[in-house]
Amino acid sequence: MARPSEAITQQIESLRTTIELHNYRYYVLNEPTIPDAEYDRLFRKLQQLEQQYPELVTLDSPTQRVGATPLTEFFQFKHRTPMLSLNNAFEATEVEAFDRRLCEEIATHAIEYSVEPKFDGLAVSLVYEQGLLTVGATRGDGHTGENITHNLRTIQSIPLRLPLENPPVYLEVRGEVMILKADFIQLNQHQEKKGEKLFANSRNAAAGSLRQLDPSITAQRRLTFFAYGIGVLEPPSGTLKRHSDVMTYLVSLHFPIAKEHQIVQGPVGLLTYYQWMMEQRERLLYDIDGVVYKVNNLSDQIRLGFVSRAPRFAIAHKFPAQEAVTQLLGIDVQVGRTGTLTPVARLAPIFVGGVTVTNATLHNEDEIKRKQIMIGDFVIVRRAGDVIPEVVAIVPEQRSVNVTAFTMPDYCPVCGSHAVRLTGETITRCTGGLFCPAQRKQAILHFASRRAMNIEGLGEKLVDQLVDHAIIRTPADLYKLGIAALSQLARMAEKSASNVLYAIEHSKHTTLARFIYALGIRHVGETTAKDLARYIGQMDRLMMMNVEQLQQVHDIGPIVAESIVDFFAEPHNREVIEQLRVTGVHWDESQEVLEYMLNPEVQGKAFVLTGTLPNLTREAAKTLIEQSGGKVTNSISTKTHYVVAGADPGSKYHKAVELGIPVLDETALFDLLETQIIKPVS
DNA sequence: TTACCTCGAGCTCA
DNA sequence: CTCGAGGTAA
Repeated sequence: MARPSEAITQQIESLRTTIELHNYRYYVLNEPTIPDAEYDRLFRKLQQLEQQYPELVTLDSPTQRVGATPLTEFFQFKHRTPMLSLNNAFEATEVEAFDRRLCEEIATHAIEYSVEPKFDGLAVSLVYEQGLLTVGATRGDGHTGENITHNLRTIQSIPLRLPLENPPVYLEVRGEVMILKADFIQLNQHQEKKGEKLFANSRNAAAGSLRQLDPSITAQRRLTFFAYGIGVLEPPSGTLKRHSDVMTYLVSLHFPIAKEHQIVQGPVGLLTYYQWMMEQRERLLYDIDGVVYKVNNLSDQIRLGFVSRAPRFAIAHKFPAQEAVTQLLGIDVQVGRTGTLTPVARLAPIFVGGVTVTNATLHNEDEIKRKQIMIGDFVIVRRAGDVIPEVVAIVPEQRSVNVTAFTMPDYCPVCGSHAVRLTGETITRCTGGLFCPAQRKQAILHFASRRAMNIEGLGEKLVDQLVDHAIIRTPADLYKLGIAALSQLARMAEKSASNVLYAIEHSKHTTLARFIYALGIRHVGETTAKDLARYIGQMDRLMMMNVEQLQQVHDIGPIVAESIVDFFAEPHNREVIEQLRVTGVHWDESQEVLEYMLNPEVQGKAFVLTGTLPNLTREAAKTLIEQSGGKVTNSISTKTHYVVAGADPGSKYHKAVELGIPVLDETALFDLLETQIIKPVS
């Protein structure tokens, strides 16, 4: 094979630059300057040269958007700056309150806002190192998302490299992936022709496309990207002073942004923009579910900081929830884990807010009475984005004579036990306890759940069958299951049965905290279970404690203590625990020893985490602190003993300084905990 | 709450 | 081919 000459290298480079430029003109500006045929010719020429000189192929070449090999799994990606969500406003009054609060905070009476549509797609983060796209990831929980670089690379409006001579060392661009309305219609037509399933709405189609393991499928979907912010920029820029400067900067980097982006003044500006966008909505090329307001001045943004998971300097003003009318076919009564009877509306399927709604909770008896709902009524159903569907009201004019009233049953619909509603409460409860199959099923499901005993493969359908066939009655019975009992069930042939048995066996070795949580004691969630395990250390001790003793434990008050005592007063519960231990469920009860060894500087102290630590994930830092006897809480107060701050800390950092609380970085934390990093925790 | 993807495995029919 | 479980997203 011929060695590439200098001329060839240059020709390839110039072809790439030209093609990227036309890509930009076509996909971002929507103003192609050359005919498609000419573009194709350039593209083929580049492909041909790259074929001839494979050693010159680079990842940022426009020919390399679709990587050859499908993945086998997704990998996690940790965001350097967390991807936060926004607080929502639905009413003009909320927007005004937002503005008032900010004015007070930054002591001014007129705030300049940068405003833009709120895209209805999927938030992603794009990482550019030395100007090259290296990683693209989903939002995930805000701190850690999924690495979907292979799929994001197929999106033509995302630059593979930045058009700069001297690109920043590190840049994280935040934006949204969507499918344009027209492309969505086309995609569904295409799906229909192929006899494949139709997508319910454009957001689900975009989400589905991004979750493909094989990027060649993603490449066939016309996905679009719009940028709306920057996560990290290194080195920092001195010229970016306002959010609108950031947007201009993004444009200069050839990122598409919403044309409808504007700068407005004060609350009147915000609401005028809202009205305007509402009028524009139909005409837009993409789906939106509201507008976003951000304080334009970046130093004001920093000053305002964050509240828990959302910035205080921005808010999403959502469009009114979509509503539709449908018939209430019936009201089922569901039994929850604690025996609560919840009325659930069974609705004639209705398409509203992008999905088909068939159920909606009616909360409780009073709610139904208040709204005067009768079975057979036509009702207004409302749904907004991620908000749970709701029956707003009935349509009285459409009421027929055949409607029937709903009454809360006096007996549990599942087990027939008495259902009682205590005076002053709105909730009706089944008194059957674990005699009630519905409660038993959910108790077992909870026991097996990931955060409790983590028995993989024991899902709802299997538990249904096991309880219905009276194969098991309590969680303890799980450990007495044999292959014979299992394999008589539907969808439980040899392989599945042995997998489940293996998972059950595997779960026998657990921790005290998990075990306590798994019992499903009322008011004892994961955190309380951990506290109990840490402070009490032994199951037997826990079972003997009275209300007063329990309240000595941090964060346990009279209600929780009472609930724990009640649980263990029940002979049945003691019996189940005994059986679980007999069948081999075990954990380390050496907590006392551990506690003795704990550093008193850490033992029982409250830690607050903020910012991103270099090596530890938030989860890992939390576990580490807890293992050393400390507690991790979310909000900072005078009771906080230490604040652990990483890169880009939020407002908690400033508060810590204000309150004079010691601030630790990761190294100082390790020193305090006297632990060594063995390897970065993934 | 609904919808989507993926995987393993069971079921069905030729 | 279909189902259930598990995970993700809004």
